[in-house]
Amino acid sequence: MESNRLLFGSNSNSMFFLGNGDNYFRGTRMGFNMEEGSKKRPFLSSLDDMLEEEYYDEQMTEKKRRLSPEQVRMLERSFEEENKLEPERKTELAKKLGLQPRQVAVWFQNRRARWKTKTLERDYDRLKSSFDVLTSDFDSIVKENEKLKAQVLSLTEKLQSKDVPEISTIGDSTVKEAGDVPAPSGHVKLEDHFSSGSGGSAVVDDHDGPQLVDSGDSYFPDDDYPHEYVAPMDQSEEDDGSDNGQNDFPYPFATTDHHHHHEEADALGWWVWSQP
DNA sequence: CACTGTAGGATTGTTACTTCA
DNA sequence: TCTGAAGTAACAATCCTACAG
Repeated sequence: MESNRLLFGSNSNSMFFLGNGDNYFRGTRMGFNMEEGSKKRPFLSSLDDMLEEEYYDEQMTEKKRRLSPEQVRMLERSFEEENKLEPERKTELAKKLGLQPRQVAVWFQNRRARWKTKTLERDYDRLKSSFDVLTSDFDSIVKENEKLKAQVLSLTEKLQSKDVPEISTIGDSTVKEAGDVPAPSGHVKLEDHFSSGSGGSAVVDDHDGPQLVDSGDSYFPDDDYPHEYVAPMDQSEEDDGSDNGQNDFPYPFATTDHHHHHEEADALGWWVWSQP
């Protein structure tokens, strides 16, 4: 145990510790010139120092610098309880372990620093894998979106090339929600299920790729309509009025982002969601 | 046996906070 | 009450050596 005290007070070249316990003053604070000492800090005390401190014996080797497993175990246990060290606890631990309070403080300091590093690494890994998942989700949804757009286009062309008698007129509200585009007269009109309540929305299954779950769902643009996919409003999504349902860029997370964000929150813990 | 990367104890400089004259 | 100096603790960065591979 005593061997752990090699550096403390034993090396006049290295550091000055005045006072007892952890109530020490570092040389710099006392106005001592530490330059010389810090340029070359001998890791171990000289033989003379060791003799002087009564630390030397036949078995004294440099190995003894490390804390013993038992000391580390107790320190770890203490750290688990509380990673900050109050003065009383420090003194008590030091006494129990046969260490200088300063050593205990340094140990806790290093332990905190290294714990923090580990935590940061873990957080990085988690964020990275979440990011990768989102990226791949995004890519597959974009692909599906392209596919669906092509499908819509070809179906529209088919419909327009046929001589289909006009069906019933869609309600105004439906048309508005689907993009606020009035159906020009003389064009084919189909019932729009997108925003007609419970049965309506096109559902994207983000596991097996987006699919139109309801076979009756369809969307078609007419000639006056920009040939961009307009994401239907999800039932659960509130329309704040800022978006008329038209997007220059089809946002592929329209029906899935809630789900993903919450998953992320679970995966990332409080950090993401506690951000203002 | 030399070399290299890593772990861990220790040091140094800085900052924030508290105390006291 | 305000203020500046000094004491103290925490932290980041770094040093330095032991040790394993």
